[in-house]
Amino acid sequence: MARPRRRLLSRERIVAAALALVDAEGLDMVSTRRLATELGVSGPSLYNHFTTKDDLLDAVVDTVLGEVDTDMFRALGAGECDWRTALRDWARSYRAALAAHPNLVPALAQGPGRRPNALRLADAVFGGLVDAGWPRAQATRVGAIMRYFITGSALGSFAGGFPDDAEVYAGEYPHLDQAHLLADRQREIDESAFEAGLQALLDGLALQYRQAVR
Amino acid sequence: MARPRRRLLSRERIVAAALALVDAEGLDMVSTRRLATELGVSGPSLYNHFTTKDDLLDAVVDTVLGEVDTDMFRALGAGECDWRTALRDWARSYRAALAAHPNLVPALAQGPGRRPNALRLADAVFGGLVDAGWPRAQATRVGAIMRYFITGSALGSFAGGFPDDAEVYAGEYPHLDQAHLLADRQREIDESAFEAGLQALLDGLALQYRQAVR
DNA sequence: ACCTGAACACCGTTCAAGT
DNA sequence: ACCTGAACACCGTTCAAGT
Repeated sequence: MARPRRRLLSRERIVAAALALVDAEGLDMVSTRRLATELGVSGPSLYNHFTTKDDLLDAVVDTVLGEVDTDMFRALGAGECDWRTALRDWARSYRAALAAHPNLVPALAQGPGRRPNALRLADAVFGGLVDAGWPRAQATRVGAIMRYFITGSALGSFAGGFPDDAEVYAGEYPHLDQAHLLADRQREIDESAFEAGLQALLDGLALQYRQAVR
Repeated sequence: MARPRRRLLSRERIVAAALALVDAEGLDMVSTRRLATELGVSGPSLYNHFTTKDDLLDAVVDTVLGEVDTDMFRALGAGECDWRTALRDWARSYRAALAAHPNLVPALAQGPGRRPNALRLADAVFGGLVDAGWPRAQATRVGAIMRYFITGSALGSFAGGFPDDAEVYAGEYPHLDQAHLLADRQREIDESAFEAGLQALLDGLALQYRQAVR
């Protein structure tokens, strides 16, 4: 027993298995012991690669953030597109990355910390906005605003949160008499709300931009 | 032993103790056993009042949502204010309620479920917007958009998420050379980002409203 | 009806022991 | 260096037993 001749684990392999487990069974089902079993290894082995379970989940989150595209901010810096377009495309890419792993989102809501990809996103957005003429203080706010909206939209479906049982609303909540139908159209409603909200946000920010640079 | 002559617990007392514990030590520190100890009672006693720990946390969340003011939508229905004002005041009240219990926010992100106060909020907002002339489908979206933004802004500070150690950014993230200063001004930055985002959102939604009702 | 202690099947993490 | 089993101090929840 003890140690085999070939390395059994790596950070990458552990992260991939953890993400698969989160997606398949939810964040609650990720225990170090369960994950180790999934990897064909004993529980404490993971501690050779991560100092704590939180450290491991941090790495999982950063892997997902790695899927977010930030190239549009390079194009923005090169004057090949405007800040609205860049921000819109980035927001969609960000949301798509989070929406691909809905069970992970609660673990995602803690600021960038020291996660490389989280910092990469913040750096790209802030740099892009400043390049486009936003004053630094406002660029910081715009970055925050976008993160609020995007993580909020990923974190828990709006439509899916309503019970599909009409009894729940009867009498008590007069305006919600159609709410039990929301669950069935969840994806469509969340998607269109995200797009409408993104549009509204960019329109509103454009007004603030005109104030700022005039 | 066994049972004392007078009732030791009630749902209200348990919820209050749980919320105090969340605020004081974080969501992770709320275990049924720890909470029971805090209440001077043995662990399993809680199960006479809540079916599961999740059920208990649901009640805690609903209590916090109970602090959110929705009276502005009555004023809106009575024609005493416009939808922008109502939505703005409601958003501030909502955020204030969440910001008062930052440690709880991760537990908050699951849609209304069957929580009475969550449904009360959804009902008031949707009803108010429809009264103000928003088409039903769009009113649903506006409700979702506001929830995205507000929960996103409560959920994890933006500014506070950046390490205050300048070393983290040096070289790697050129645009973040001032980011280590964010943590100190966390409250101010999050607050002003919320206000700027709310303003942008309402400005953008006003454009959509004019499209919808013209 | 409401509280208790004992019990079951789990956790995250540490650590000495193995190769 | 990297994996193991044993161990520690916890969990959430069930249940028979008490009043």
